[in-house]
Amino acid sequence: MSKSTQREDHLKALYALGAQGDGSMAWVSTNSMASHLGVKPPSVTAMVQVLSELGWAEHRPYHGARLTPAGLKLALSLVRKHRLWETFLVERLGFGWEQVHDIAEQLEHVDSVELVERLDAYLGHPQSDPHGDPIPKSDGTFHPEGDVVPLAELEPRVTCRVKGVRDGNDATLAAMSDKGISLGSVLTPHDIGLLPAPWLKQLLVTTD
Amino acid sequence: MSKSTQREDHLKALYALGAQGDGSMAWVSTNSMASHLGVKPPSVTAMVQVLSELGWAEHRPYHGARLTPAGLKLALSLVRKHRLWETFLVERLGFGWEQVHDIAEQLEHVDSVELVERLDAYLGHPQSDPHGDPIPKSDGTFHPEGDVVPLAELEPRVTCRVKGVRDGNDATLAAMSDKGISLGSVLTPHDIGLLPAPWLKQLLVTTD
DNA sequence: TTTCATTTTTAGACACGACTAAAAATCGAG
DNA sequence: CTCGATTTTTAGTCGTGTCTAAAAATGAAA
Repeated sequence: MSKSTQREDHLKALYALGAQGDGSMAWVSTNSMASHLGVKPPSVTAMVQVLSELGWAEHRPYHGARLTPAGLKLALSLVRKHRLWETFLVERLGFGWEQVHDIAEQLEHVDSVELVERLDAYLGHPQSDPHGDPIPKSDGTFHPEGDVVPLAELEPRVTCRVKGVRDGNDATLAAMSDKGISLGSVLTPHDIGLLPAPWLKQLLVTTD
Repeated sequence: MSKSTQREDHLKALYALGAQGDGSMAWVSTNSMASHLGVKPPSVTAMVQVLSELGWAEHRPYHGARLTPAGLKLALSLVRKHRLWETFLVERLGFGWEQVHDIAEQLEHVDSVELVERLDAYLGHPQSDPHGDPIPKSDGTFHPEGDVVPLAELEPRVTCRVKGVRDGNDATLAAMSDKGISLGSVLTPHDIGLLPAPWLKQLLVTTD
């Protein structure tokens, strides 16, 4: 059960690249994991074999790797920690959305169940992080989906509130921040008319 | 300038075992470092040689090791991070002061100058941690020796240490003692909030 | 001053996780 | 179906940091 940052990073990559909408896991090529993690393919093969021995992934040589249920559970706890820390950094320490990923990447490897649970309570059991991504609960399930939708799918002339951003790179997030758009911002139809078109698909909003 | 948890741990040991009251560093035996860190002496020798090459410590074979000014600065920034995180864990997340050491030990290795400065501000620039130990400032110096002042005159959200009681009759002193307050007691903001109002003017405290 | 117990360093090995180069498997085009 | 390009794994090496065992230095007692 020893964790090691590297093993955890590979678990997370396996989740990030293989998660299906329905909660099942797809096969992931070692090559795509390598480019995702910034290491060379042979390193991934070696690590996947370790994860396989630990019962956290299965490996079909020349085909790919896939999380086991046990590995999925671990990966979800890492995602949970990552997103809770991001929420803390933005909501409590005042960081910008675009600044927090790398720091959360380090914080998520801190090993203390009680820390995570206290942090979750301190933040008021948030359901999504500052990017709008859902935060898994401690049992590995997600909160039931709210009515958060891309702005583009909204009826015209409706005022809404920003709940998150999808697929936002640093430049985009910074540009949004520059225009005064942040988590919780209220967008009027007038505001919406002024937004760059690509943002309509990225901004996740709710109308209640 | 690469950090690595282990190098940082050895720097901290060198500080913990060698710090003198006047801010200078004493020589530390590799054996005492080994037992402090829970490793064997040859491992310490090897690491001390690395720190020496990095300019963070000097090593006199068969005599001991000592932090250089550059190493002292790094060690103090680690102590700062450790104590700020301990303060956060106790004052914000509600941990007991005896629970936080191991978690802070992990958090202190997170590498982000901005994170530390924002955390410091978020906590109200505390001058000491929940154990009453002083928190170095970001420049590596300590807050000046605190005057002894009535608790009522203190900034809110500051941890302090009881130095005396003014105008206390026997009943008051007994009541304080009953609540676990005595000379040298450490009071957290949480504790302070629970005190009877009149005591705030009577308790003389210091923040260093 | 010599000797011997203690401390510390050196020597050599091992685990982990990365890399490069080479071999093996897969897959698509003809 | 075969062949060549691509992907993936294996083989072997390296750096970091640990260990044990053995050698070297220290220092205190006789």
